[in-house]
Amino acid sequence: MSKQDLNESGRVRMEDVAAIAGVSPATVSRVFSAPDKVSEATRANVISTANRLGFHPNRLAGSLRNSKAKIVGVIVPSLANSFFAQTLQSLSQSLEALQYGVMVCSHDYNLEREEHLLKMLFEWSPSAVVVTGTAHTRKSMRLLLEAACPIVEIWDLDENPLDTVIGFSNRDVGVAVAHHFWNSGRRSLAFVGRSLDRDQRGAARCAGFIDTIEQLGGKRPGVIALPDQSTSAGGADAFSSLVESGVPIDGIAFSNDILALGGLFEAQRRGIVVPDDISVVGYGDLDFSARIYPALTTVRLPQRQIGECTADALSSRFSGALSGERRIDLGFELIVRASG
Amino acid sequence: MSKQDLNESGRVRMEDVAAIAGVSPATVSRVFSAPDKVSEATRANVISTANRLGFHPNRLAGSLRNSKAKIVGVIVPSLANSFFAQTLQSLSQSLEALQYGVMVCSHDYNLEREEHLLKMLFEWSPSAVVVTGTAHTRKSMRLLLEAACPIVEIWDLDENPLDTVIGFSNRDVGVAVAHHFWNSGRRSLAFVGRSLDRDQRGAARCAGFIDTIEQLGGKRPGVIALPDQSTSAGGADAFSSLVESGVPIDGIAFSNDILALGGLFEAQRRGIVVPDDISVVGYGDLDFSARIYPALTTVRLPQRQIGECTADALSSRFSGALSGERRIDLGFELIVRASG
DNA sequence: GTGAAAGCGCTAACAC
DNA sequence: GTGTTAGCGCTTTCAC
Repeated sequence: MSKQDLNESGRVRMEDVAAIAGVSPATVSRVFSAPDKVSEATRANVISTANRLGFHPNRLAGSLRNSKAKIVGVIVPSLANSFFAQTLQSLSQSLEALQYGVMVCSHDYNLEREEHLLKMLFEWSPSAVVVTGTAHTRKSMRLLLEAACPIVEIWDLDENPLDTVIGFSNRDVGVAVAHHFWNSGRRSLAFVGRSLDRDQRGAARCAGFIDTIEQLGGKRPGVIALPDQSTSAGGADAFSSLVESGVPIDGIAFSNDILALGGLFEAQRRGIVVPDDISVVGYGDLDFSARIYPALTTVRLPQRQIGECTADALSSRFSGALSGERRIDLGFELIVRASG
Repeated sequence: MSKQDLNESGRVRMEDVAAIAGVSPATVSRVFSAPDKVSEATRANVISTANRLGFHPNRLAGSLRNSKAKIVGVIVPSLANSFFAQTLQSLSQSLEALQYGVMVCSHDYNLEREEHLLKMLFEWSPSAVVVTGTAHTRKSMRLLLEAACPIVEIWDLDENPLDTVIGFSNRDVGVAVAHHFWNSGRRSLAFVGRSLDRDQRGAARCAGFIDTIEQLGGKRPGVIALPDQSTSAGGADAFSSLVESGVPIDGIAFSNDILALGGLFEAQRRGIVVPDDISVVGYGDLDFSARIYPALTTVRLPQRQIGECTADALSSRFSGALSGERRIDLGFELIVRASG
């Protein structure tokens, strides 16, 4: 028997399986979504006919009926950013195991675009939506609050949770780095990051850094805001302009390790010794950070844990748990190496 | 009027918009999917009521009806790999503009898993499926061939296309690197990559490299296959074992820049001069590759173009084009710098 | 240019 | 434990 004999469309439906197995469509449905409500024998029979016919359930139909699709929408600022990519990787792997499809999109650090993406995602009746950060436009906020599914905000927890928030405090990273410089006697500091309205988490780190130094009685650190994506070229340029500004500097906090790497290269090129002349700290503990010379002092982030923890939280929400932790702090770790 | 007055479910449906706008549901549908079949006045009226009520179409319903969802499924080996991440970023941005949702999954370099992912994706009746590479299991091949939608294979084009293939020849990268070493007088060579059954594209580069050297009459290069993900630690270890093997080496082709970076660090640590003692070539032209010392000779890849080109190809397929190019070679570029 | 009606494939009440 | 029935919200002929 070929598939074409079953019905007009080429697709094998539950009805076809049911007809051939000699049961009702409802029974076939139960075999797949509530197997224990079906007798051993029937189940085996149905499963074997289904396999024989090459049956695959049409998830659109089931989802429409349930007013809910086994889809989790995820919005990240950029897929090309290795931090979010790792979180996404662990999140999607965990969700696959639960049979959820992951619909991803990136807003390219533009919160207005987040709004459109949210609207689009909600049109699919997702089972949950995961967004990056706690900063949203007013309209996004409204969409998120009115959503008919769990919402998880990841990678930052400086604000009150809308629903569930999983990450660490970016502000506290800035605070920790500030204390580190201060304790090692550095007093003339600077922060190098992306244009701050384009990177809220970077801005939070920067604010934590500056506020802490001022509270400790230090001179307010200078800030260099790079226009583009973080590249080592940007880090090198920032380093140069800091050195050439005339203001003596003895410590630079880079908003990530790529930038810091560029700074280190530029220091080497100029014969400036790190950390003797200038102390350098990064963020992210990238692959190369431990191996460059001098080895980079940096902040290690719970990238993969954020993904796994989000999947766990969603999993328990899906299976009925009404609450659970609403604010999960996964922390971070200052890794002190040779550079500062 | 509140949304709750419209119907039992809290959701605003076309029917609700139709009732309030004083037209039939069919007209509302046409306003959204075939606006020119509706009179100017009716259209304006419907759109304003839709906005007023906060109507958003339920894509599950529309997709079910059409037996096709505006979803493109994408399978990559890993989301955390910056090469694929960039392709994915450009692909998803282009598809978003066309109002397609992107469902991503990764098989973690395990082709058996690709099979499961394909099955899962097809259950959503996607408009297209994009897979990475041209190596697939027999069953995956079957699924792909029988698919009711366009299939695009990306990032490699060494095999005959199943449907459409967009990328460059990984084998030719190996060939180009081999010629580069040969022309600069290097005769004692080695290739460092991941375990080859875990990385088909790396294996293709390796094969191209080795075959070319042998054809040129050179000694068959040694191969070091690393077990894990590519890390600079792995590159450093490989470099060490090559140097300690007793066989003199004057050129190493690393399967990517991260590995090469590790090799360069290890050379520096051991006082081996690159490229005088050993010449080093990478793959990928990562951000830092131009800025490390010595600047890395490497291969620049069309990461973003692959994504954009795939979106373009799909876009024309969606709008009815039956064929078009079936094999799109985006090429690559050997970037010669100081390291080799 | 617009409406009426059928149905995409599945699932959850509800009967038996 | 299994079948019957109705309907999720949209689109799309086919009439008018």
